[in-house]
Amino acid sequence: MEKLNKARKSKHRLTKKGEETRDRIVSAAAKLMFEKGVAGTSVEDVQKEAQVGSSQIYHYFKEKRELVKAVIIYQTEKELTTQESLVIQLDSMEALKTWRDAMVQLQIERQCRGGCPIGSLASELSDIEPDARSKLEAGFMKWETFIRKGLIEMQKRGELGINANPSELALALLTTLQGGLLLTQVRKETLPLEVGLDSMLAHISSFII
Amino acid sequence: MEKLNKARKSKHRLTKKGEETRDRIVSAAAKLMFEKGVAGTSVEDVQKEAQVGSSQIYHYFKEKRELVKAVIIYQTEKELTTQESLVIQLDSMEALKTWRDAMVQLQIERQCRGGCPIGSLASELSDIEPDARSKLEAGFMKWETFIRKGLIEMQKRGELGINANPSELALALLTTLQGGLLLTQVRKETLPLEVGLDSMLAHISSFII
DNA sequence: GTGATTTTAAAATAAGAAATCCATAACAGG
DNA sequence: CCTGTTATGGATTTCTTATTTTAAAATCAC
Repeated sequence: MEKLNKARKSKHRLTKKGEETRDRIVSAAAKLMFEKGVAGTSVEDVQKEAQVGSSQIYHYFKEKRELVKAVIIYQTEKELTTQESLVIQLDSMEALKTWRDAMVQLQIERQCRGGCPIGSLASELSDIEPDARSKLEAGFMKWETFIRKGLIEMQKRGELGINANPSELALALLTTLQGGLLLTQVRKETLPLEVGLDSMLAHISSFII
Repeated sequence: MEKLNKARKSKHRLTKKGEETRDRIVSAAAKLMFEKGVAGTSVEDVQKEAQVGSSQIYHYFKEKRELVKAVIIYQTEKELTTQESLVIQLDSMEALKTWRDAMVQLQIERQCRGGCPIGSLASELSDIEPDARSKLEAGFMKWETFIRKGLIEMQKRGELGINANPSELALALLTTLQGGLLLTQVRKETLPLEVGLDSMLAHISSFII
């Protein structure tokens, strides 16, 4: 969530205060779009939440679409941070179980609202905003890599059989997580997430030596 | 997709032609909302697609929200029909594999556009339209039941171990399917769906006797 | 056939949201 | 300080979209 000022798009470098305001807008937008969806969040809603005027929003973002792109980047980074804060590495069955519990707990705290911060953006935007789609794809890729690294580590250590395919298992786990978050959001209970992850973890543990 | 006229909401019974028009509106709306999302589909878009005027839409539906509800019911019924046309029952590993292949094939034909017809509605509406949410929940329930029935059948026949829990496996499979459809939509390739379903089928087959 | 009801057409209204403007204030670098 | 750039306030315009209205045409039940 930091930011290296590597020469902002040529024009318009931001001052300290400007950066703060911009961040405030993005996180306000992220919050609202997570709760109400992108289309369900008007620029005016963002203004109120971030305590800014419309001129400010359009000063920092050419159009709403640009703001949405910033939100995607913000959410992607934030999710990765969250993941890493839950478990340093997913490199043991124990770590995987801890992570599973933490994900379930998170949904409980959220009262099953909002599904996945990235997934819901993906569902809404993938087919209508190519630009957004590729950013979301990249976000998922990073997430997948985080999971895969842990599994590869397990395999290196000899915990996971050589016949296991960490790349596939990581993708499958992420896939089930996404489905679980979606169904949890619809049903307003964590059962689908629990059952989905448990099944996938059982599958992974079938490769444990 | 048929309709028994069990005394339409007291007032306003529909004539044959009226029913046709109504159906045309719903299926046009369903198509567009699948492609562009609910918020991304204006009533005017629906008018053009269905070749009707706005007065017709508002004659059959009190407001857009009502139309959306009709779309949910339509898509739920349609999806169930599709599922049953792919495989009569999911009551053997072979049937499960056939089904898996068919789902992947379907996404290829759709060029990975649109994700799941029910899932994408769910993602967009669950948290903002309680009424829609419960209808979507019911839709998923039916789907889950369809899967569960097959697994129970397998267990009855002694193919599936007594230690397997058909309810959980069915829910887990549906969960992974949803995640797979979502990630497939984002990545524009069927790999997540394939890997997810394969892993879950492997897990199920671990209970095979 | 006829009178009531349902269906359709076209235009008008209303509401909401995106984007623009213009004036003013704050700031950074020389 | 002084000056050009960046930041802000908030009214205004421009668009898009939902919804209503009015009235004519088609259809149905008797």
